[in-house]
Amino acid sequence: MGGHQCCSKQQVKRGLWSPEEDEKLIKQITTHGHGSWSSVPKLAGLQRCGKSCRLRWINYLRPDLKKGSFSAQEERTIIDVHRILGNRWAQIAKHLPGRTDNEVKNFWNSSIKKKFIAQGLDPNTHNLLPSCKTKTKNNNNNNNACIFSHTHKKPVSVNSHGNQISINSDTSFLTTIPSDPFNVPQSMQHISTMSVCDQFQNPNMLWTAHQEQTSNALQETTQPSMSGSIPISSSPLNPLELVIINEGRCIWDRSFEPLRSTQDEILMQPKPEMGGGEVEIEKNINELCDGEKYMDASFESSNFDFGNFLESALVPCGMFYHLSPMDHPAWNC
DNA sequence: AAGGTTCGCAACCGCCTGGCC
DNA sequence: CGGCCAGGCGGTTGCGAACCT
Repeated sequence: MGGHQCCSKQQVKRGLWSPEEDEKLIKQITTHGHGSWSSVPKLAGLQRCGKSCRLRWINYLRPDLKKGSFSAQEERTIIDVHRILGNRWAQIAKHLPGRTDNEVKNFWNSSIKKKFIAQGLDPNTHNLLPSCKTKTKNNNNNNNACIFSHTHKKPVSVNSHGNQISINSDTSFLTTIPSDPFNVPQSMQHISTMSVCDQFQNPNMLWTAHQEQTSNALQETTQPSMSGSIPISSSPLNPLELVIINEGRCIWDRSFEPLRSTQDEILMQPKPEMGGGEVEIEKNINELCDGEKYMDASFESSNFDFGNFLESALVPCGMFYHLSPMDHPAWNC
């Protein structure tokens, strides 16, 4: 084993930390700070390597850590952000105050991942597993899935060729929408009391566009509020992979790349493999941002650093997004 | 009750990156 | 510019607890 420099120089203890060791480490860091981690063990009187001390402090002893199991909202946030960023646990953990990357990773591997698989979803891509796709292939060719998963209380408006849909919910949800959301599938038209807009407003509705679907079948797809199931799915065909996540942050996934950003809008372009076209994202800051300023994005269309963009540009409050998908065959309204 | 299995989580390992000399 | 080093990160392991037979 190669071993870290600070660990190879001396005989170090490994394995679980004793309460006495914890106490020494806490005392050292709370009184003197950690400074150089490699010097911490010596100063604290510990037979540990600096790296081990750092890990113990960050993952377990830090006073600002949140103890206890993950809440449903935290779980949703993890799923949302993971879908965008993949296994970048440290980045994901930044969206969960008091949680560590290790904790998020363990939770993902021990809990969420299994739920994905149980629901026939690939935990890496969040798409249906191939075996499940073939099941629905024959009865659903309008599988333009779109997740609007948001937990903040701000309204979101999706404008599609002049038709505006308001979405306002406080739970994350999965929506599998037909390619034309204003041309409701025949199987759904019996819901006379529910307008298209209402259906979009229902955060717990799982939309599917199976032509043969009966009323009862549709009912069954409606997720009970705050249920334990994971409301997730995705489709690479979706032209509007917009995800609103916790704390009013808004991110979109790697199926897009930015073209330009102005004071009032960000022009996003689905990548060629997504079918191209343009999606205009207009920002209306004054109306719904509670006075918070939007940190404008600064990027170039080439060599785009998505992670950096997330950190630098998408920190604002709950924003009002106005999406105008243009010339995209999958959103042909 | 005992042995085997599974599960969850703390900790380790190894690689990468960036700063410094 | 290259080597050294520390910090950071994601993948993996190992162990104790919980569960099952």
